[in-house]
Amino acid sequence: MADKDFVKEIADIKEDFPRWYTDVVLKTELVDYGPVKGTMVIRPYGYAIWERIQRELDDRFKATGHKNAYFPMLIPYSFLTKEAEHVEGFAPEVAVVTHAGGEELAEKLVIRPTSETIFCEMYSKWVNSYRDLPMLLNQWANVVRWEKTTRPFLRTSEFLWQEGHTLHATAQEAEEETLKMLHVYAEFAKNVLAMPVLIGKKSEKEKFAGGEATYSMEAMMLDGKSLQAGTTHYFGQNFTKPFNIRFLDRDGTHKYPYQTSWGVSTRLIGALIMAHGDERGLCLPPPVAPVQIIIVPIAQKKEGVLQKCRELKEKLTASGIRAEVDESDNSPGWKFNQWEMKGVPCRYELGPRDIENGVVTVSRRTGSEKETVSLTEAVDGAGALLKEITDAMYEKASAFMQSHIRKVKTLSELENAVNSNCFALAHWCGNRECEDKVKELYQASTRNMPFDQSGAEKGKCVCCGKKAKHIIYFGRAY
RNA sequence: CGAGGUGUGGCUCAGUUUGGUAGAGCGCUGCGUUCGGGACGCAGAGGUCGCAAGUUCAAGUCUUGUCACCUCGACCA
Repeated sequence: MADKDFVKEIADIKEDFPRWYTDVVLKTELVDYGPVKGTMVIRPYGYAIWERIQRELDDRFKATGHKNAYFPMLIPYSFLTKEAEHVEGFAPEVAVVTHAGGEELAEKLVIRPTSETIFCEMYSKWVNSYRDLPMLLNQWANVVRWEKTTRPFLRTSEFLWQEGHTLHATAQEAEEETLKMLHVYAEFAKNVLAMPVLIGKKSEKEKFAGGEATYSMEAMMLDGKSLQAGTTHYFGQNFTKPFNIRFLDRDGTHKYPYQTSWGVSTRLIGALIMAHGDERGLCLPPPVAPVQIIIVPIAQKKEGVLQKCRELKEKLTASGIRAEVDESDNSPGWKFNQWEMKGVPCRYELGPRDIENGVVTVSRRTGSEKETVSLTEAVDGAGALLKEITDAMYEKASAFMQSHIRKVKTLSELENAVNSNCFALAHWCGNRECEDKVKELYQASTRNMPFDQSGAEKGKCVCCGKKAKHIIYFGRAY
């Protein structure tokens, strides 16, 4: 009954979307709450999604010339203070280690909230010549940020992520890297997560503490709020100078390299849930689904049914599909609902009737109708079917986002847009005052500035009415 | 940190107004019948009612204190 109630409860998505989200996360056994406030225990089903994300991203990083490394979790406090804005930005949310080995430490250590400083410390020893550049490293790690309010995956005290840290001989090359990795993220979001994103540059207010420029991909959740799903940063020489990272260039002079960093986190899983979920629960895009096809036996105690199911699973597995047979004692109807709730993109039903006719009954998570296909087609066509589902999910999410973006010219139009669960695309003068005012009045922050800024200077600021400098998205955000 | 709310078997909660044997549904265990959209019968296990002090013959219920969690704000991937 708990599960039936749950289905009813999640049926009305707009009623209480944050609650829906949290319930789906817990009920589908992605995570459990950890014993320390704001932490989460990622359960196997949730972690399997992360592993898929990791593999897909890692392939892309390798393909763009990056290598993985690992740096320590503990960072001397003094490292953090070398860049003024950086320490100011992160000090409030770092966890500090003051005691170890039964004694008070002479120098406090912080648990990394991000690793720019410790990368820089090592880079200063590793980089001597232009031949050492570019330095293209990435690490998969956990970080800790002591946030005031938390929500599983979207904002937790500890989270898993990937952080790329690169050094380049020239500003131009570093800026290119920053944009290149942003586009890697966006392509990944589209093809792996089936999630459309808006890419662009962050405002001064929203950029990374200590950076020169921050770019982001923003995804639209089903309640019209924005989720910053990934960021890339250009640092210029802001860190390389205080950390004294220098290289001897071709012309025989010492120079400070230019730096970037970029990261995405387990938040992406939250993004998936909020971008694709529906009244039945999770809906996972096939590329990241831990189980892509669930085989549900009907009348499984009848002779030969389970055996046929297992054979089908073996054939699917052999062709690279992640398939499972649900051999549990539950009734078929229960299994249908359970696996739908867990977001499995495709279900094969196999019972005595199917076996007699040499067919499989196929049901997609994205639709409600069933179709019957031959056994051979069920195996040979599985890859294409999953691709179709991925594409359909992207198209649906994309149509949703496009229909929830409004061009606005006035504050009341902007208010109207965000109250209608839309992003507002507006002209903006570039002043912090206007940004703050919109935030205060409508709880909508600037998301990012799209790369196509044509006509930006022809408009007037949505807030103050003065000549505009930028076109920018406003929206409520997680 | 500001404003609200909640703590009772694994889960969701009732019981608190008016103190008097610790409850329900789901889940769990065993046996049997079922199985094409959340099946059913019988039997069973499981709770010092968040914690502490107090009032009382008697406290889940009243008083005081305390802790934890949730939602909404401010801060953030």
